[in-house]
Amino acid sequence: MRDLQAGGRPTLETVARLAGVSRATVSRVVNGSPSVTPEVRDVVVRAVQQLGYVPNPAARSLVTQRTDSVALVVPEPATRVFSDDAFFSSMLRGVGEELEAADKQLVLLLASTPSSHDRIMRYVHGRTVDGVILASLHGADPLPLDLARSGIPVVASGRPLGRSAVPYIDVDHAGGVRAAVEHLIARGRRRIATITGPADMVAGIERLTGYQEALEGTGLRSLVAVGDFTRESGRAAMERLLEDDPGLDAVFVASDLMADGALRALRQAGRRVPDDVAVVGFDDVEIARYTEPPLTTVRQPITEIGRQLARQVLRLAAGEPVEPALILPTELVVRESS
Amino acid sequence: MRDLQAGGRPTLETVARLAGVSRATVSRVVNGSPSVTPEVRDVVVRAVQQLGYVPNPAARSLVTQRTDSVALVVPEPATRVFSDDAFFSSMLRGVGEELEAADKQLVLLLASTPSSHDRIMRYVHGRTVDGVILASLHGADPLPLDLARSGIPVVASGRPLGRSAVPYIDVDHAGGVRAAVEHLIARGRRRIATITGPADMVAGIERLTGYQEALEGTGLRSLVAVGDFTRESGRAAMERLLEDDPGLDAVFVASDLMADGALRALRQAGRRVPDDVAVVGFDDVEIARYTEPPLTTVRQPITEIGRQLARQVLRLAAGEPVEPALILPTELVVRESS
DNA sequence: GTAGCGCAGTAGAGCGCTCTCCCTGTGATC
DNA sequence: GATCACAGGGAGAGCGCTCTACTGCGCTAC
Repeated sequence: MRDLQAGGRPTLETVARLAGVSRATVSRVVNGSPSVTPEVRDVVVRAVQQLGYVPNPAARSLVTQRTDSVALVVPEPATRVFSDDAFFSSMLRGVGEELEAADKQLVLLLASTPSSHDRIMRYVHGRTVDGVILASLHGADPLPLDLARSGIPVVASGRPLGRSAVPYIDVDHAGGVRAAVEHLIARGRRRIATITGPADMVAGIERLTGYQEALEGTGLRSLVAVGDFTRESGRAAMERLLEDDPGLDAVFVASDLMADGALRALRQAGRRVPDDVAVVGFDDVEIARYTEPPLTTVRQPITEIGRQLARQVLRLAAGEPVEPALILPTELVVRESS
Repeated sequence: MRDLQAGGRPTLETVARLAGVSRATVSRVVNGSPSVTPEVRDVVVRAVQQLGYVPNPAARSLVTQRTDSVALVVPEPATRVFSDDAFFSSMLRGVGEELEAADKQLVLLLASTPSSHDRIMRYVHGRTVDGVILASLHGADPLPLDLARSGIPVVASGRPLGRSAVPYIDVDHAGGVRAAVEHLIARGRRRIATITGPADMVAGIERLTGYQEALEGTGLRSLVAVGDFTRESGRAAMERLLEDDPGLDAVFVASDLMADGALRALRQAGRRVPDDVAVVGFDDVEIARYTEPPLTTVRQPITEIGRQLARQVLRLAAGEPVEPALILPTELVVRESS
């Protein structure tokens, strides 16, 4: 095996010479064109194996104008995104699975600094990727609009705020929250507070909306504290809520991580869960099964979101149409905290 | 602005015509060659901006034989890696930061299925990336050896088992664990057990070694239960330990996540921490500050590991030599569980 | 027998860039 | 004023691949 013949890696040319055919024929075989006789195909395949030939993707991209790779843009400060919130990890897994199945590569663009916007736009403009998946946008982010304008296929995770017509995948936040709050009401809770996510993120806004909708017409008062999806903010928000209304008997928390913080604050304040205060979270990440007590929560199919994101962006890249919005269902998982 | 002139994106040629110079000169300007007069440079820069020109990376790669991207290979079953273990997230952040600073791209290769090995080798062989970072290897993994043989720059996170001469970044596992166990002894603990990681991972092996070294010569008996770095395995291992030796008064747990599980098992068994049993973990991920009680643990500089991995692989890709092993220090963080 | 046709295979252009070579113009030197 | 050195810029090859012609060949049909 002369894996490394003089001059480095084998090219189409090398294979063609060894197989005694033309470059084009080798190309056909490599790309699975049907119009090659089995005998010729065999000869070529053997030559490919003997030389350890692997096509040069740069050369291929240059002519096909495809790169067979997709970028996942994570625009949040990485510190926040990758704390031990399992959300992104799960989504990443879904995206990865689906791309692997389609033999596409995943390029990770972590946008940690303000200058990252330009870097990402430059990158995307260079057509280094066939499409872009946008994760977890904040309200003011100009990225979806800018990307859409640049003409590259884009799919967003969660409805982008502002008026950009970027297709997105999201879950039925409000519906899930309504189910959660109705569940609390059904259990006889009457003073139901909420801890929300940030007001500039769709997940924050819509979960608050769901809460308000569920209370509407019930005569129950709403009580809101704002968090930022971190555990610590959940703890602090819970303390504020207890101060505002010591008599509250339930709280819907807009993420499991914040709910974990809230449970801690409740314990510290001497409240028993669920006896004194019932708690419901949102996400159903692993931690929800391990809080004390295990957390009732609204499950969203995170890995499935990732899969759908990948599927949609590949569809767009292939020139096929996609629905402007795909809303996945949520499901209330009742454990012991409510 | 005719961003989209006929035929699509502007090329070097387009810019050259607009600026009234040759392609070569534009290339010089774009790549920052010093041998261009300021006037010419200005004209070219203006033309570049006017057209919104971005170099085609495929064309560039084709001739330079570089891709300005680095692969991060994650060979573990994704399910495990991306549970809510914050380790990979933190490492990823470090890698990302360092690559961003060097203007390199990060390609994520998630090896979830057995067939992934071939896929990764093919990918790497195609020279789609300038270097490879290997994360969290299991013992039997042939990847480091195969990659090293293929001639591509490789750096591993953690010493690879088996006899491959792949340079790696690791932390002083044994030293950290010794410090932890000595701390327990200094606090008067006498029946110190351990919960280890899997026996086919370096982190598992070396942390166990550190534990054994620390007990050596003290006359204290060792008591070992094996986990797999998941929370659940920590819980189960703790239960086994309590059964084996109900009188144990301390346990060193080889990861924070497992320690969280162990704390739960202790609580369930009615043991007070640290009064009855002291617990020390390893990693110092976020969860360690939020366990009940907050966890004493051995901190490893995870983000720094990521940074160093990136730095080393870039150095190798640039043809510079690197140390065969870089061992980062660990540090005992004493909180309330010991 | 020859025109027609389809299929397997070849030739060669060209994707957008870099980089080596070479040419030209300027200024210094004698 | 002729010669030389040197720096800035241009011409053009070529990176490895795909894909559109086009060629040659065997078959059928008239």
